[in-house]
Amino acid sequence: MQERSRVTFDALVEACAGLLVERGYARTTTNHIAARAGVNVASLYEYFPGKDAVVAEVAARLVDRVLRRLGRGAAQVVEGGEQRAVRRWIERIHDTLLREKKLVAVFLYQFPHTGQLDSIESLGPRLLEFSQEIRRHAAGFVRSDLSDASLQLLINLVTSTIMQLVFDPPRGISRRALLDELVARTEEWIRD
Amino acid sequence: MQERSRVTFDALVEACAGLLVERGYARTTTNHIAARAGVNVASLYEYFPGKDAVVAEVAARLVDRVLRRLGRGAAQVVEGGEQRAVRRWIERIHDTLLREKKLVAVFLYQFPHTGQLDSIESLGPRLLEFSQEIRRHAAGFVRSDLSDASLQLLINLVTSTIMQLVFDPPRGISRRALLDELVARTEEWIRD
Amino acid sequence: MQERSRVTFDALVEACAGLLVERGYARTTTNHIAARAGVNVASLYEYFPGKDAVVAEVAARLVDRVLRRLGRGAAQVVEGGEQRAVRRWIERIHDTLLREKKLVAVFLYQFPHTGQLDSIESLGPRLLEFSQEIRRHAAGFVRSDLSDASLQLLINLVTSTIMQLVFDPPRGISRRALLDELVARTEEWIRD
Amino acid sequence: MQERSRVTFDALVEACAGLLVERGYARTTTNHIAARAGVNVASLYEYFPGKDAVVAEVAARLVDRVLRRLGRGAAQVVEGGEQRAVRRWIERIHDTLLREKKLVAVFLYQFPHTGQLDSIESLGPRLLEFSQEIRRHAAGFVRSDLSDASLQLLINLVTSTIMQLVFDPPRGISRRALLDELVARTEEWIRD
DNA sequence: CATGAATGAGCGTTCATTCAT
DNA sequence: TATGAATGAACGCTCATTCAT
Repeated sequence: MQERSRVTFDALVEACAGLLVERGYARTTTNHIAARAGVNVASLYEYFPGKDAVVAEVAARLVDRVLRRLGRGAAQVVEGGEQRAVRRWIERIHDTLLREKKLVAVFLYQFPHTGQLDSIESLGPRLLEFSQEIRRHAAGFVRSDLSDASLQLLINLVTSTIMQLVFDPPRGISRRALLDELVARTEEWIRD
Repeated sequence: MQERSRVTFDALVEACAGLLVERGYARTTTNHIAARAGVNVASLYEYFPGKDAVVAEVAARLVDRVLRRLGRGAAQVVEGGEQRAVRRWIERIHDTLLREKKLVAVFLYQFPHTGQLDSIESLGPRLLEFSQEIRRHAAGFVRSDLSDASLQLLINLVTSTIMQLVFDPPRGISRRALLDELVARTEEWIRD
Repeated sequence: MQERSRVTFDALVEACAGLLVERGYARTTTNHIAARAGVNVASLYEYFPGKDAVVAEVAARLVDRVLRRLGRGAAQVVEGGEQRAVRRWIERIHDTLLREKKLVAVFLYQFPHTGQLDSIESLGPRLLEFSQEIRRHAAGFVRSDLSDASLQLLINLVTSTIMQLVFDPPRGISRRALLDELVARTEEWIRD
Repeated sequence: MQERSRVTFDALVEACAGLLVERGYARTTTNHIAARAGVNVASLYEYFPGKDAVVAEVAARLVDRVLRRLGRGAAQVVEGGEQRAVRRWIERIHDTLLREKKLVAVFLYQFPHTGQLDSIESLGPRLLEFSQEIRRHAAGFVRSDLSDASLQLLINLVTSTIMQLVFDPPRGISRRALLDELVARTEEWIRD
């Protein structure tokens, strides 16, 4: 039954996601995953070639979720008019990340094989493409001579600051101040 | 003998550092470390409570080295006058990171326990303090109203872009262009 | 349908034979066999009590083939007259084995349960019976007082030497020399 | 302590030999071996790179024992004079093999990797060298023109018949008759 | 202090076999 | 009769850690 398969497959992926969050990558084992999914280890190997394949599926779904949520946000940002668009956009990214904080941290800081998780790897480039698209559609309030390099830099500024706010909020400076400053800087950056 | 202790201790830390670079965190075992240090595993446990303590010491020394090197650079930047100071400073950070690329990558991408390495954690705050100090000593060519939040943002921009250049150079944009843009942005940022 | 049954049964046996040759006994799994036969694993268990039963059927067919081929050869040897009969006979055995070399090797060197494959076990006795029959029909050029023990010894000599030539040709001595010597010895042995 | 090592090492090898005899190669596991040796599995891996290395050591010791026993026998055969020398020699081989019957069978019929057990592989060639040496030292009662090929054939006859007697005694013919015939044939073969 | 030796606990993976449908 | 899905029971192996000396 295809139904039964789907259920088992999903159970495995979700069990894995949960364990990654609770125990971290290194201490998440195939036996744990299968046990929490309520199936035998061997079933895991029916659906995945090995442990990292399950983890990869978790990553793929995570990336999907994040991009989809950001996609919806982008539409609203552009449609919603210039007014506070940047602020809305940045806060949308911030909230999206905050929601998946623990899981994102696993792939950012724990998954040991650099260059082996296509979906995660693709996030950076996708973000750039994304921004380029926004730039094109937002000709009204974005300066026309914004180069790719400059855009990439801006993305770095935004993402790294959001990451800092999400994963390691600085002690000496208030969240609010940092976010406000980030918004201000970004508006200045993109505006003519 | 305190002397012999010191020697053994150092040998262990250096063996560990070498193995982390060569084999990665997961494949570096206590037996490897001890063997390369020329002592017995049990001796490792005389000096350290466990594997991760050795790794933590490696991390601490790495952070020390990086900060020391940046400290020396900062002095030169300030003393050397305004001329191209920002460029020199940014390239110094870039080169420092590049030199330790492999080891930094271990702590960035392989060490499995987020939030358990004090020295690594302290890098962010230390970098901010550092920059605040520079700001004070460089009153001449740094705008006087540069807030802490703004400074933190600038650090984020600089470090995240350098990290990208070192660990994951973007395909669509040239290194040069990105560095040039970074320098230009930073000068604009700090200048009145 | 008996017809469909037969087809499936044969497909399983042939798939198994192929896999044994290609992957060896240990790496041939029931799932492989079923997959290559184009049926489900569970079907395999409809026709056979377990993995080794399939293997046993492969063995039985192999023995059958070998004996049938030798039978045809024996007739020709006897009918063809004395001239070089021994040489023709020995080379027929040699070629028959060579043709099935890989599969024979599986049962000789890989099948793990000694004394559990009736068909293979029966080969020895069958060979003796065979030779006794030849002896009866070849009264003309075989000495009349050739005892069973002597015949068994001769079979041992011939088969072990052929096995050596097929599976483990000696390095110091040429194939030709060994075969020639074997033929000469055999002729001397059976002739008055 | 080197003493402790030796003891553990030997215990492992002996445990392995016992299990091979009792359970066969495939069902002898590293955990079994270690358990019977009274040590932890991990200790097995201190002394051997893996399961097959233990098995290889068992094989090496077996071959050693067999060759040593045959060596002692050869001396007696040659020194003891021509009288019944062949019979003594053949019975010596027969008895030696009989003593290790089960273990020999494991390596002959169960060990799955052809061409991976140097010691076992060397047995054939060693036997030929052995016989060549005997031929040289026994000029008195061995025909001078016995070629290497002929000698190899004789070895095949003797070993295969002894193997048959040890592992698969034929039903229609008495042991005695077969042995007598073998001795007679061999004497005829080597004598002028 | 130092070491050779040992080990507990677990890991990822495999496969012959059996259900539920 | 046939199958998709599931599983029990192991297996070979690793490694951080600890004794006994």
